[in-house]
Amino acid sequence: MAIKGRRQPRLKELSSELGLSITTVSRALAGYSDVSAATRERVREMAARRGYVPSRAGRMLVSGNSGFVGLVVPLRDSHFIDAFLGEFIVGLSEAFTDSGRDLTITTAARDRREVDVLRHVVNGQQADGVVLTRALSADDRVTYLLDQQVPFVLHGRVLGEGRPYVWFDTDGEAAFGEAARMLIDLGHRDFGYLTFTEPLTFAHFRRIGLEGALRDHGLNLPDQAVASVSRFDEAEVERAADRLLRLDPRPTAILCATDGLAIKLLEVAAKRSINVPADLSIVGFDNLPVSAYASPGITTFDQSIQNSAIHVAEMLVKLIDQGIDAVEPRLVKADFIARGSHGPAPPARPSVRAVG
Amino acid sequence: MAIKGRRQPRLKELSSELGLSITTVSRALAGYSDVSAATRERVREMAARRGYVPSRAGRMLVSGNSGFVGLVVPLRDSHFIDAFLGEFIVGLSEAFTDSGRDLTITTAARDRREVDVLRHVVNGQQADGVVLTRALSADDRVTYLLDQQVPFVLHGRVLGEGRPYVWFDTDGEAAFGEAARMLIDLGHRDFGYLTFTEPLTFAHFRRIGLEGALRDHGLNLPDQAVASVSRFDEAEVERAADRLLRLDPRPTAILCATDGLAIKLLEVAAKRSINVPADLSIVGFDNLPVSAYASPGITTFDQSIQNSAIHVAEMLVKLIDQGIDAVEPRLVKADFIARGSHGPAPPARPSVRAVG
DNA sequence: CATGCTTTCCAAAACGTTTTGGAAGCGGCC
DNA sequence: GGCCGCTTCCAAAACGTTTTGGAAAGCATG
Repeated sequence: MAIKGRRQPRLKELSSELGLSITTVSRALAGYSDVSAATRERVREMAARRGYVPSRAGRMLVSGNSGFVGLVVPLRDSHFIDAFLGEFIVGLSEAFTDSGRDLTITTAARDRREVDVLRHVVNGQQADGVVLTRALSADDRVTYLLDQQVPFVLHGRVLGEGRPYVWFDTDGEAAFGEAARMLIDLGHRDFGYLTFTEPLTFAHFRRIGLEGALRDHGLNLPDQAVASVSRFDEAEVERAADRLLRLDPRPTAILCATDGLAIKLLEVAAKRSINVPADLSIVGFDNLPVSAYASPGITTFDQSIQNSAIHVAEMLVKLIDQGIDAVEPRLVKADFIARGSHGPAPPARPSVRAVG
Repeated sequence: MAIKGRRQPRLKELSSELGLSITTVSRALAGYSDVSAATRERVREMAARRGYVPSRAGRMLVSGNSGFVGLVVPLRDSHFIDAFLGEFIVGLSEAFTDSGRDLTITTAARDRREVDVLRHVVNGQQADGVVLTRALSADDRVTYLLDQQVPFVLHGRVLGEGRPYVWFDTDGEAAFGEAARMLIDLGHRDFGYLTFTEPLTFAHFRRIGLEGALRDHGLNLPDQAVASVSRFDEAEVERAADRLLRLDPRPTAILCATDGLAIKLLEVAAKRSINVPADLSIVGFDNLPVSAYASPGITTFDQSIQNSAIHVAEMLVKLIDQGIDAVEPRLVKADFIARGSHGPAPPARPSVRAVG
């Protein structure tokens, strides 16, 4: 059953009431010069009075584009990723609405992989372009959309795709490089990294940044000092955090790929009576609202989800309207937010092994 | 410029490649019995191989419904309301996708009031029904949609609308009644209420609940013990919170219409060296993630935004498919979440005025 | 008066789908 | 042979819009 209220006026009704042809009414509303000013006014007045809005379906059919922009939401699996997604969606929608487009949201599900959903959206011509989030290092969505020549903007980057594509990313590499240098200046020498498994490329770039800065100072990040989880599962994260805190020597500074991980690490440290920041410095990424309220507050980087969304939307609109040559990928800086979870390295203490 | 990739196959192409008419292909895919099993198989196989997905536009045109469900997002004005909206949107989208519909999101803006955006969506026949959030006591969106006979589900309730409409709401009245009774049992006698101005109906119902419980125990909520803000503006909220804390006698328990307000109140109390919960009990509503991390954790009510979204989506689908008689409004209970921000009333102390 | 130019309008086609109202072929029945 | 009913298919119409390719009328020019 459709919307069944008082039927909306269509061009045909307007034209018969005005004693004009459909063509003329259409062209009057579009502002073409081949309809006289007087007629144009008469048509516009009538259209406004009747609350005429062109049927999306009719337009889609003839123009070939839908006026919609699609976002395929990955299957929810964590509260924290959702926090990102929500703000991102609202930002996108705001920016797209400004450009006269609307955002449609489809979700992947247990039995529908993201790329299949995407295929459906594309083949059904439901969207003029799509936004992708959560870039994976080898991302079949990117491959598919490039093959199909569908305009898209990726939030994040993939690795090893030869063809040019449009992406927007926050420079996690620079950020974690900056964080590492700061911590080194504060006397830290033993680092740890708590992260997601690397199909998620942001985890990759943040690690690269950390490792690069360490190498520049003659330090390194041993394999066992990297703990990764495949998804935000409370128990799994706790195990990973716990493993880092049992290392010998125990890292005096642990960088976390996201604030969600940082908060969990903070909790685990508290359980083991490890004082933050006296015994352990923690740095996160994302600047979630909760990070300000944890105690101590999490030192982190802010990537302004708002801004990201607005930029991604603008880039996609430009891409759709003007083609790929008109738009450059963008890498933006994350702002360092100093809070209480980091500080000078604790005075050197002998490692258990050295003593034994 | 539309999606310009390899053109998607349409019915016409399939039919000519198969040597069948468009009608037959269409009916084969739809599973009608007037096409032979052999032909049906042949058609389906070909459609699958070519990745055929029916054009949304074509379908919309003939069927009159779009397969889309609309959500008009109010102009953002606060971080905390957004936290709600994000989770709500993701939940909605998930539930709608399950029913084969997609969610389209349009935002109101400075120059486009919500009801105007709604009018646009409805007149352009872009959606078969809409979801409304943030109910106002006299809500022109509800009036408009009822007038137009457009299916909609309201998250929240309005006051004084005579015609039946479909809503879904959390029982804030019962919740704050429960909270008040608990606090009275803990010895509290002086209550305060920090809230939003009452065009927002949830603020109304929560106050009613509080006042009702107080009245039952021979207490009341004096006018000056109610502080309200029109929107979530940091400075405005702080002023309102501060005013409550300056009252004489100072309330020993303050209920806050939302967790966002509760957290601000907690901060203001800390600044004035008022100990929570020893000197002041605070109860919020929403169970935001931050509420667990504030110290002390905010005692609050959980309304499972997830579940709300799923229910709202299901109700709307039913409303669209089966009409208004098939679906009942729903009021669900909020779960009490006890944390550290409430406790026994402090021992009675003489009021300043009584002393002076 | 014929011609050309401008202004103002419009009929028809096209987009992709579903549905309506048959039509053709075939076998069985009287 | 004529009729009926069943199975299997299809042409045409309809939905609402934009665009194409004129057409009619008015006016000035030769």
